[in-house]
Amino acid sequence: MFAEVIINSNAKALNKTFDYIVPKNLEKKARIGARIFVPFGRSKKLDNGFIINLKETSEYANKEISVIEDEDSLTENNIILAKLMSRKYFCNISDCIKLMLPPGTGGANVNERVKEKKGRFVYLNKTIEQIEDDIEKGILKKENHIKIVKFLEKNSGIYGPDLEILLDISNSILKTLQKNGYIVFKNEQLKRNPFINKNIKPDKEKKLTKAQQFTYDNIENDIINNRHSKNLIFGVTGSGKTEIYLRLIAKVLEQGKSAIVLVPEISLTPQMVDRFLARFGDNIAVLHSRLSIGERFDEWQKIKKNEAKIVIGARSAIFAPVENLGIIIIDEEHDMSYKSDMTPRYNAKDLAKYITAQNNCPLVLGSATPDLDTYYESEKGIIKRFELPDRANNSELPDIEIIDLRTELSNGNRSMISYRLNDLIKENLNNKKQTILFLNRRGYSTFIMCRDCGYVAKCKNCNISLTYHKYENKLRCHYCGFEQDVIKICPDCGSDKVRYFGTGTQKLEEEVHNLFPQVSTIRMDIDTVTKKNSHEEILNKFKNENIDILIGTQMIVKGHHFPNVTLVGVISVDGMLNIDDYRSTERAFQSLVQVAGRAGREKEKGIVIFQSYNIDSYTINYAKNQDYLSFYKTEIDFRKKLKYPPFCDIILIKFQGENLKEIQKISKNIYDFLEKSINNTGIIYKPIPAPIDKIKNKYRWRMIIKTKVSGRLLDCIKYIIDNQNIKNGTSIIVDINPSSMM
DNA sequence: AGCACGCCGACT
DNA sequence: GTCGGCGTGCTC
Repeated sequence: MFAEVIINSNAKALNKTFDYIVPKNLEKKARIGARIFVPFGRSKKLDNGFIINLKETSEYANKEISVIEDEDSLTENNIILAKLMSRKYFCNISDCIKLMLPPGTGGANVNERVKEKKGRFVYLNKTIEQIEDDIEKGILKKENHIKIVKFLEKNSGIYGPDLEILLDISNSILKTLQKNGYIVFKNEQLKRNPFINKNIKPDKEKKLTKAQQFTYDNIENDIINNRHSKNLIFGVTGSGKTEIYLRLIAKVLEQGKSAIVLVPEISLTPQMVDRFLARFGDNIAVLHSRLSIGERFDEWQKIKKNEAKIVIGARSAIFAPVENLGIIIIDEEHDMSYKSDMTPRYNAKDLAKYITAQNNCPLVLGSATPDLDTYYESEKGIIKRFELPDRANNSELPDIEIIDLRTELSNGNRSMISYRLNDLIKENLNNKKQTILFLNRRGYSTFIMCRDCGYVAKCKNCNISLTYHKYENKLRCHYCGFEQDVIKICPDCGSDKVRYFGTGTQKLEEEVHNLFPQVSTIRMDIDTVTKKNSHEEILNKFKNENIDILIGTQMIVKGHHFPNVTLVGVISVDGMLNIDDYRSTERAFQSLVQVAGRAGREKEKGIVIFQSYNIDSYTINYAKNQDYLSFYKTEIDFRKKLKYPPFCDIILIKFQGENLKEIQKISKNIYDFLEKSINNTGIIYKPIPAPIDKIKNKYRWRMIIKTKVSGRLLDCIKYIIDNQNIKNGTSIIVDINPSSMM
C-alpha cells in the first residue's frame, strides 16, 4: 500500500504530494486524513504531514511512513475542503489543514503542542448527613472549616486554586480537612473555562411572533428532513433573530446533531454567550482570538470529545471538529470579519455554504442590513429570504436628523460639533442621560501640513501621512509603526505655520472637554482597546459608572445595549463614505443604521444626529429612514453598471518586494498572459502601485481583474504565477473578493 | 522551508 | 592548502 502525503510546510515548492510506502504494521491505521511522521529530504528529524490519498502502486515511493498519530487525524471531508480551499485561495493545502487541527498543534514541531492542563480538584468525601452530624456533635467546629464544607456540598469537584480565591482561605486549611477525611484531592484535566465563576439563570423559550414562527417552521423542516438550504433572516435589531436561532439549535440538538454559530469577533462578548448558556447550559464551546491558546485548546477538545454540541465562535470556528453537523448560523452576516485577510484568505460564509451542502443541513444568515450580494441572491431565489419587520419589544425607532456642516461653517462654527448637537448634548447632561459620539478615525488628527508650502509629514517607509498622537507627543505611521518627534518648523520652507488637519477621536475628546468642562468621557478605539478584555471593560464602565459621553470609532456600533443612551452623534459621515473601496457606501449605510440603533432602545425615544458636508447623498438619506430596500435598489444599479460584485468577482493580485524592477517585470508577465486568457469574459487592469505603495521598505503593486471566477481561470492564474522566475524575495498574493482594497 | 552541494575568494 | 560566503536545486 502507498500513501500520497502532504508535508506540513508553507513553502511554495512543497505544495504537492509525495508518495510513501505504508509499512504492513501501519496499514490498519493508514487512512485519508491521518497525521503522519515521515523522513523527508536530507533532514535528520522526521517531518509531519497528512495522508491525502491511498493507492496500490507508486512510481516514486522509496521511503516508509514512520508513525501515524491518530489523535490529530482529520476526516476525509476535511481533506476535501482543504484541497478545495488551496485551489480557490492560492495557498498550500497544509495552510488550510492547520486551521482544522487542535489549536497549538499546527506547527512543524509537534512536540511543542499545547497539552491538557492538569490540576488539583477538591471533592467532598463525606455525605451531607455525616457532616451535619459532625457539626452537631462539635467534631467540626472551626468557622472556616464549616464554610468550606458547606460550600463543597454544592460545588464538589472545584479547582483548588479557585476555591482558595473564592473563600479566601489557604492551602493549609484544605490539607487539614483532607487529613481529617472531609475532602479528597483528585488530579484531573483542568478545563480553562472562559465562563468560570458565572451564575447564569436558566432561560425559557419565548413566544414567537407570526413572522418568527413562519421562519422557524420553514427551517425546522429542513433540519428534520436532512435537507440543505440557504436562508436569510432579514430583520431589524431587536426583531428577535436570536430567539429563532436558539429554537433552531434546540431542534438540532433534539435530532442528536451539532450546531455552529458564527458571530463577528467584536460582538462575541460574554453577554452574547450568556444568552446561549442560559438556554443550553454548558453544552457550548466558545472559540475566538482573545482566548489564550490553552483555552482554545480546551474548548476545541470539548467539541472533539462531544462534550459540547454547540460551537459559538468567530470566523475560524467554521473549522470546529463537530460530528454530525445539523446547522450553521451566521449572525450579522454582512460583517466583513468573515473574510480572512491573512493566508489562507478564505471567506467563512462561502465555506459555510459548501459545508452545509456537504452535511445536508441548513445554513442561516441573519442581518438587519444584509450584504448586498446576499440580498441579491435572495432576490434571485438562490437564498430563501424571511423578513421580520417588527421590533419584538415594540420600542420606537429614534428620530434621525441630518446636519449640514457647510452651513455650520458659514455660520462661523469651526468646531467638530454643530450647534444643534451641542444643544442636545447640553440637554442630555442636564437630564443625566448618556451620549455616544461616533467618529470613524483614530488618533488626534489625521495629518499635519504646512500652510505656507503644503508640506505634509509622511512616513519615509510607507509613504503615508503620519498621525499625531497627543499623549506621546509623537507622529506615528499607522502601517509600519514608525514614529518621530513633532515638527514645529516646516523642513521644506522653514515656515512656522505647521498646523493639524483632519480629526480623530482624541481631538474630539479634547474638544468635548473644552465645550463641556464638567463632563466625564470615555474613549474607545484601537489605541485604547488593546488588552484582552479591554473592549468589554470600556463598554461596561460606560454603562455601569454612568459616564456622560462615549467617544469611539467603528467598534462601538456592535451589539451592546445601553438603556440610558438617548443621543447618538455621528461627527462626520463623509469620513465613512470617502474610502477607496467600492463597498464604502454599503459599509457606511450599515454603520449608520447600526449606530442609530444604539439610541433609545428603552421607553424613551432617542435622537440621532448625522453630520455631513454632503447631505444629499442617498446613503445618508436612506440610512435616516432606515430604508434598506431603497438603498439596496440604488446601490445594486451602480454595481451592475460599473461591473462590481455580485455581478462579477474581484481578483486582486498583489506584488510586494524590495526590488521594484522585478515587481514591474513579473507583474507585466502575468498581466500579458492573463489578458489573453480572460479575453472578453471580464476586465483586467494593468499593474499599478497600490494606494500605499511602500510599506516597511517594500514596494507594493497590484493588479485587479473583474470577472466571474471559474476553475479554468484559477488554474491559469496559478500556472502563470508558478512559472515566474522570482529571485529577490518578491511575493505574489492573490485575494479573491478581498475585504479591503488597501 | 531546510539542507547539501559546489564554486569562488581570503586567510592562519 | 581549507574555511566560509551564498547561489542553486531537490525533497517521494
